[in-house]
Amino acid sequence: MLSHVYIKDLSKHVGESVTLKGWLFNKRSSGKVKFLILRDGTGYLQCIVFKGNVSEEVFALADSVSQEASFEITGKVKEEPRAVGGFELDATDLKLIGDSVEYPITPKEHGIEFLIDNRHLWIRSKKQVAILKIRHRIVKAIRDFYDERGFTLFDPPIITPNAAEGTSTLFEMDYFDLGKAYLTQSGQLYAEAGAMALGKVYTFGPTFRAEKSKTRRHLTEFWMVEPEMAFYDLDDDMDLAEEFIEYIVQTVVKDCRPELEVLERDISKLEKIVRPFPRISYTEAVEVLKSKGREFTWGDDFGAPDETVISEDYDKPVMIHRYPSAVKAFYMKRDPENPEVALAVDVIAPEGYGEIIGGSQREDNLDFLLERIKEHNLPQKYFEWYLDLRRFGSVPHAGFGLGLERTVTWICGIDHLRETIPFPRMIYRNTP
RNA sequence: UCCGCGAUAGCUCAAUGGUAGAGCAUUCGGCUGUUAACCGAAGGGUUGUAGGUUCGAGUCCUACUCGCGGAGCCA
Repeated sequence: MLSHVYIKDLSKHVGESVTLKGWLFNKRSSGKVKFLILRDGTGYLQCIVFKGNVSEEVFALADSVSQEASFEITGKVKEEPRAVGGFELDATDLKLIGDSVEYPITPKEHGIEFLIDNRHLWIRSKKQVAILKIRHRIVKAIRDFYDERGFTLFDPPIITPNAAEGTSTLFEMDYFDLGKAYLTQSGQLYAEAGAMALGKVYTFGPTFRAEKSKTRRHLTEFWMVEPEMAFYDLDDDMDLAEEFIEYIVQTVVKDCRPELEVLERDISKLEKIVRPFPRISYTEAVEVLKSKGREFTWGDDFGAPDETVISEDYDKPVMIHRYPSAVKAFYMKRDPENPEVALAVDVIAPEGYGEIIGGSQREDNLDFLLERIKEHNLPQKYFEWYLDLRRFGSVPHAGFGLGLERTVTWICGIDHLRETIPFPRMIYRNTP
């Protein structure tokens, strides 16, 4: 039995004397009474130290204990509507565990550069704790969603010999006598092999892009979940993506209300994220852009501002499908009814949060796939194993990738991706 | 890579070309119910770096460094 209790469990201990352990979040005092706000990772608790109730040493310690010092405190739990969290501790004893001298992050405002430099401490603050808890809940929701639907987790390699799509810039490394190797930018090709073995699989892990992107929507290292399903076509793929997003958002709404409130998220906007989502073709989206007076040529890919304009008509994610095949990856299947377009889909989150999903039905015909590889000037020898998937029992199949950090950013309603991962990796920053 | 913005106390920011200031943090004092508590006092600065204009530069000019967010690319 643990010798101390956690703040989240205090409701079971009202009237009892208990010991808690944690860090000093903030302190206020009024002469002979000290208010110590304890945080322990499960919540916040106001502890009262009255001069008359404790020894002189304890009162002196309550006076001198500084922000983020760790301590152990004992006292009686009582319900107190005036206090954060609804409970309060009437302290009888206090022990310092670890001192904290001039903690750099004060209760006032700070600039982003300073906060990122102190990311290892910044994650102790209220909003960051809320974001990281929501991220955790989303990760669990993702795994639950696929596990409950007969998918098998399938871990692809992180070190790969080639560029999966031949487009992005990758992180390069020397791989012993085998020459250059690269950090993965997607587990998808491997997931396709998994789908042929296990039917329905998903990959979930870190992904790396060496693009020199400097925006609030990009990290060089981020997490992506990629389901891949045998015998699914594009419509099945979109059905799954829609159900998936609804499940994640509604799980967070149900289980993370306190965290969403800390973040001042407009929860009513999340409650609207229920099926069905609007589905429009690329060609229809181009018409929308033109009707709003934007210059756009059929055949170009959408930029982030275009996506925002298209999505602003909806309060749900919008699914844009059938993009010009020229702007999409080599493995995407062309629409048999119109070879100019690929059976691809992007899902654009509402409120201007941009693309959170990119997916497609895959090319399952060996000859067409060989043509695409030639057109994209990709080295066929690296794809022989991938082509084997079409040589030995090829089936229609589809999948998509969902960016974890973009999803967390949207659901939390925050304005930058870097706050959604404990230690963000960006083009000009790889510390702490 | 391109475009724009910025760098002054530990932090967030002020300061017509004329003695560098405030709030928070820190230290000291006051207050028995505080909610980013409050009140009083103190310490704290080579104004990113290098050069230039000027009687005088935080302020104007040039170069550089670093940071920020936007484009492109994408999750």
